[in-house]
Amino acid sequence: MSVQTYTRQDCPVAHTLSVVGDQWTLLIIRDVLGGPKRFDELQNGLGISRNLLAQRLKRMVEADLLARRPIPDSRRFTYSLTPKALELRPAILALAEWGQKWRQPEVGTQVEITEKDTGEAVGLRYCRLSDGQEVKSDAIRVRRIRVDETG
Amino acid sequence: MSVQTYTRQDCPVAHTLSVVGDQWTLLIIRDVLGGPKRFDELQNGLGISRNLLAQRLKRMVEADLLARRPIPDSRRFTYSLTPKALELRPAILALAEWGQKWRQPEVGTQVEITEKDTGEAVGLRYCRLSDGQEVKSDAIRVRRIRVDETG
DNA sequence: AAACTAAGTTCATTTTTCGAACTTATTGAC
DNA sequence: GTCAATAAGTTCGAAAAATGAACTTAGTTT
Repeated sequence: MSVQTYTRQDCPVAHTLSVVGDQWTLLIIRDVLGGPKRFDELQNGLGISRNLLAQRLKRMVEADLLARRPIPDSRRFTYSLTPKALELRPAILALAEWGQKWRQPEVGTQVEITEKDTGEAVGLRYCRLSDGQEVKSDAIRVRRIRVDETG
Repeated sequence: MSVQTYTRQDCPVAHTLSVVGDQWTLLIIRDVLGGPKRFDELQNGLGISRNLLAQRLKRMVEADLLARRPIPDSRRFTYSLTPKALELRPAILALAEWGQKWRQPEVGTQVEITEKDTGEAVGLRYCRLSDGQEVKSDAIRVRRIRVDETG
C-alpha cells in the first residue's frame, strides 16, 4: 500500500494524515497561523526548497487549506488559512505541547496559551462537552516565548 | 535544509514532527494504542512494506516510543507504547476529530470519546487549567464506530 | 518429512526530496 | 533612464526514501 492510497484505511486519523501528514504541510500551517505570508517569507522561515514549497502551496490551495490572494498593485501574493486549516490549530498545539515536554533539555522556544480576556493559563484537555467550561478557539492567545538557560 | 535537520528550527511543533512526522509513525502509534501488537499484525493492519516497518519499529524503540518485548517461550515479540508515546494520544485524537469533520461524506469509521464512569461525551477542548474540570486521560474511553449510509 | 508461520532482511525499481541555477516581471537606487 | 535587487516561481540533475516482491532462519504444526 502506498502512502497516497492509505485514505482507504477508513480511519479519521489516516484520512487527516493523507491530507496534512507529509513533512512540511503542518509546518506551513503553523507559520501561516501567525498571519498571512508570502512565498519568500515561508521559504526563508522554513528552509524548504523552493520547488517543493511551490508544489505544497499549490496542493494546499487545491485542498482548501490555503487561500492565495494577490496583493493589490503588485505581482505578489499572500497565503492565508481557510477555516478548514484553522481548525487544525488544536492538533498543532497538541503536537507542540508534546514537543515541549519531551524535548530535552526544556529550553528553547516554548508555546504558552492563555485566555485573551483574563490572561489565565489555558490548555488542551479532555473535558465533558456538557460542562460549558470550554474556552472558544478565538478567545485564546498563543504566544511563543524564548527560554534561555542562564548560569 | 533537510527534513532531518529541521529540529534546529527551535519550535516544539517542528521538534515533534522530527520525531513522529513521517508518514507512518503516528499510524503505528494509533494501532498500538489499541493494545500491544506483533510485527505481522502491524504489517497487515497498515499495509506498510515489511522493510519500512522494520526500520520504523527500530527507530521508534530507539526514540523510546515503543517497547519491544519477547513473548515467553517463543521467538515472537510484542510492541507496546511507552509513556512518552502514550502522551501523543491527545494529538492523535485531535487529528481524528479533524479528519472526521472534514472527510466527505461523513460516513465510515468514527471515533467517539466518552468518560468511562458516566458514559458522558468528552472532547479535547481548550479549558482553563485552574478549572479542575479536566477528565484524566485514563478515565476516558475511545471507541471506533462504523457508520453506514442506509437508504 | 513437508508445509506453515513469524519476524525480519535483501534488493531492484519507482517516487520524493534536495539544492542550485535559471526565468520573468516589477520595483528601487542612482 | 539604466542597473541592480526582489518576488514568485520553474527547471534540472543528484541523492535519499518508499515500494513490492522474494528470500532467510528458526521453530511449529500436520
